[in-house]
Amino acid sequence: MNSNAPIRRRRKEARPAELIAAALDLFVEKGFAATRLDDVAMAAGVSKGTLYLYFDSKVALLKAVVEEGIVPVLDQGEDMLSRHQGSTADLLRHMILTWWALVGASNLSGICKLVIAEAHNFPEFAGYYHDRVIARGHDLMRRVLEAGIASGEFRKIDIEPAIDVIFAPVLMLAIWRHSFAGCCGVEHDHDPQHYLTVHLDLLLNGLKK
Amino acid sequence: MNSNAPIRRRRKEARPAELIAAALDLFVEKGFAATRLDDVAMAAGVSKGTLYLYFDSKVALLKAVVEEGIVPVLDQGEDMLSRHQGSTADLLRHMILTWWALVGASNLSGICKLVIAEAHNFPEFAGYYHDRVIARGHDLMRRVLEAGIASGEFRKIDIEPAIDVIFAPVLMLAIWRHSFAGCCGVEHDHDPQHYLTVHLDLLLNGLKK
Amino acid sequence: MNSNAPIRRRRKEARPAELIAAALDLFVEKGFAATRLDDVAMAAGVSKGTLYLYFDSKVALLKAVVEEGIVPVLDQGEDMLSRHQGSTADLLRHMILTWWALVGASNLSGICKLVIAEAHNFPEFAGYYHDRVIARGHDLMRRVLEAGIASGEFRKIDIEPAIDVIFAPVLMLAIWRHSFAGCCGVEHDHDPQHYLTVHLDLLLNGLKK
Amino acid sequence: MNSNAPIRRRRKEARPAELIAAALDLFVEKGFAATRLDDVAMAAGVSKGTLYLYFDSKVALLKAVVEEGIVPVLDQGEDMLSRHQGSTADLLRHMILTWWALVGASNLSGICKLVIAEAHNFPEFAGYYHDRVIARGHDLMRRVLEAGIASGEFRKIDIEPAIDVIFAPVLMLAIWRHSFAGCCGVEHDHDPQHYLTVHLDLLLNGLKK
DNA sequence: CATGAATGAGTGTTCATTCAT
DNA sequence: AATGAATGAACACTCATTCAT
Repeated sequence: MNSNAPIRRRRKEARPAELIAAALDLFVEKGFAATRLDDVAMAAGVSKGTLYLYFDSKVALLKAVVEEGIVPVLDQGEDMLSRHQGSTADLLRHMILTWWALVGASNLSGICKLVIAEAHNFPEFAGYYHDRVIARGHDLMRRVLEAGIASGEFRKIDIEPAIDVIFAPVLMLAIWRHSFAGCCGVEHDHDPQHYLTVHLDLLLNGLKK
Repeated sequence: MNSNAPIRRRRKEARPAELIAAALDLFVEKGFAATRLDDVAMAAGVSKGTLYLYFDSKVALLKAVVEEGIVPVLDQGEDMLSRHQGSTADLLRHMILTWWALVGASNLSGICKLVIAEAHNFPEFAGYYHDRVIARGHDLMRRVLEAGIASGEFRKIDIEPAIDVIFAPVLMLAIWRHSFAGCCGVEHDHDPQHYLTVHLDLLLNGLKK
Repeated sequence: MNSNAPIRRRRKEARPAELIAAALDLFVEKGFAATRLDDVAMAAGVSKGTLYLYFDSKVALLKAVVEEGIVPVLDQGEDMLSRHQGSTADLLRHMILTWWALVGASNLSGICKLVIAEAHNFPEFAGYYHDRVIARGHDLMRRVLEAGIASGEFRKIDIEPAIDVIFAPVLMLAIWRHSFAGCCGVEHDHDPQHYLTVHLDLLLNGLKK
Repeated sequence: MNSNAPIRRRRKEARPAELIAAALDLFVEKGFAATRLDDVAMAAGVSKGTLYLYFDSKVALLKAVVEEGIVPVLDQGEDMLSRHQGSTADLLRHMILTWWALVGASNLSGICKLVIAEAHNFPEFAGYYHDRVIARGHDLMRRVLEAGIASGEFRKIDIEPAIDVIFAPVLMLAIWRHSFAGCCGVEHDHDPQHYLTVHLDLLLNGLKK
């Protein structure tokens, strides 16, 4: 970017990202409905009216949060899959750990909770998310499992339900972080790395012939 | 109950249960925030004011929904555990399938989504739920896994994280039913029985030495 | 009405009329768009929320204002027409003077301005008004003119445009009262009775053979 | 104008007129309050900020629309009156038909509706309009009627109210075009020429001794 | 016990106006 | 002169909660 550009223009280019970042934090913290646009604006240091220069509505902002936050991760996942060499068990382990590093450990993991909570109230958004995120995520997992079965590493299992069975513990860990963890007197949370290790241990053992 | 009691009295005693049932349905369908107390009252065939004769607030109603819906299931689980004879694998399978039959397959499963979505906004409620439901559920699972390891049926695994890893796919199945399933163009849902079978197959294989 | 009825109930029955009266005054004074529902509520001595107990939206309130204010006048006009005996000139004079007495001289005349100003922005409302008010008014005038021509009192004129030509000065008088009159330095207004006399004089002379 | 002047300069001089033209169209179409300055600017091909280089406020723009659109018509009317030779009936007919040709048939007629609708909310503007437009129009009509009476063509009538009585049908025709006509299911509109003919026929007959 | 009329604080969205560039 | 990003006050509509009857 041309750092000589007038400040106003640089702001203008940065604004959507700043707004999206503020929105992500607040949506994740309070949930979608309970987040006031006033607060998003204040957190981003602008007035409420400014939000509407960049996003048509509150839902449009939510969509942008997802689009900017989650979709790139799937691009990366597809890239990773196509480059992988080595055992499928390693690939599966690597994908899950990478998802955690990129999404689970960051605020983005809150989106999982968000989407689950709001899907029913915004069907159009739910459809969008399903197509752009869930379906693509499933594809990735499906290809991994197919590869493992084809190579003889994994047992022959029924792939479609297995995809969800396998990913559920990872998702729940992310969801947990944004619901109970640290909100009430809930004393301890799992250490994510350890939790994932236990999951992968059980899982890879379970997949073995 | 004395079925000769005047109808008015029986209604009076039945009221809270009717209100709770109506609230469960609507909370599960629309989410907590999006459910209007007006609608709960109308669904139960009373006026809105009547709600406040039985519940102090909307959150109190939510608490009652959980108390009446979920807590009895845990009582039953503890009972089941203490009566069980036979292999631990069978016990684990039985517990998961029973949970599904009692909770997952009913509207009660919606409470899982509800609680996750609202925990952050109602910490006091979250604490209550954690103590009364989550902790007791963990206890049950812990005793099962300890029994399996003690008897040599299961490998020695790290029990605490395993509890959540094992239950996550069941929870996610319940959550899914109340978020994406059938709300947007999402075509197919898993058949729950088959999904659980796949989960138990992977899991019990993974637990084996 | 039963004056022994509980106060709350009597209020409830009177409320819509009170709200409509307040709305009429404010709509007429400031125009529809420029009237805040807050002010209508305050003028009626209730809170804004109460408005929504009785009317679904601002436009619904406008519709009610028209329905309660104008439609009964047309009923009366139709009644008058069917009872009339004597010359058609007298009937025409009587109808115009009565319209003025009932509508023009009251706040209801402001509805004419209102409707004209807002028709384009609320086509559905405009259609409603056209059917319920304008078309019926036309019918009345048409029958008067037809009677006058049939009896030989009036010249043979083209009735449809004449209807509007004849009523226009009456309408404009009403409109004037709610736009310029007494709002700026506009010093004098016509005396309505005199104005109408002049109109009827010119008109009935113009209609004569 | 020097047509050799650089285009930029010519644009600069033309700007206010372009803005006024755009504003007239939109004010007439949507009404004053419902027209966004954004749209006026876009229709004129400039940015919203530019509007404020030429007009101090939205109301100032409205004033300019009137000033540029209506005032010249009155100049022309005064000119016509001073040149006229022939019967006063012809003069009256000519003035009304010319007004229709210049104002009624053009977009300018929308100003009549506009001014009526907004007069109460902008008293200062109403006063301005009254002085610059209405009073002058009245003067013209007054002189015509006085001439007709003086020459013995017209009966002795009370001139002041007659002025408004006579012009009302023309105004209402203009107003109608911009409120109901073609906005809802309103099927038919009068043919203006025919309507005016009927008006003049009734009127001139009514004025005759 | 039960009602339901009334409340009023709260929120998403719009838009005339300003001003740094 | 011209831009267009930013503002902030305004407003329709909602809904949990209260309380007179």
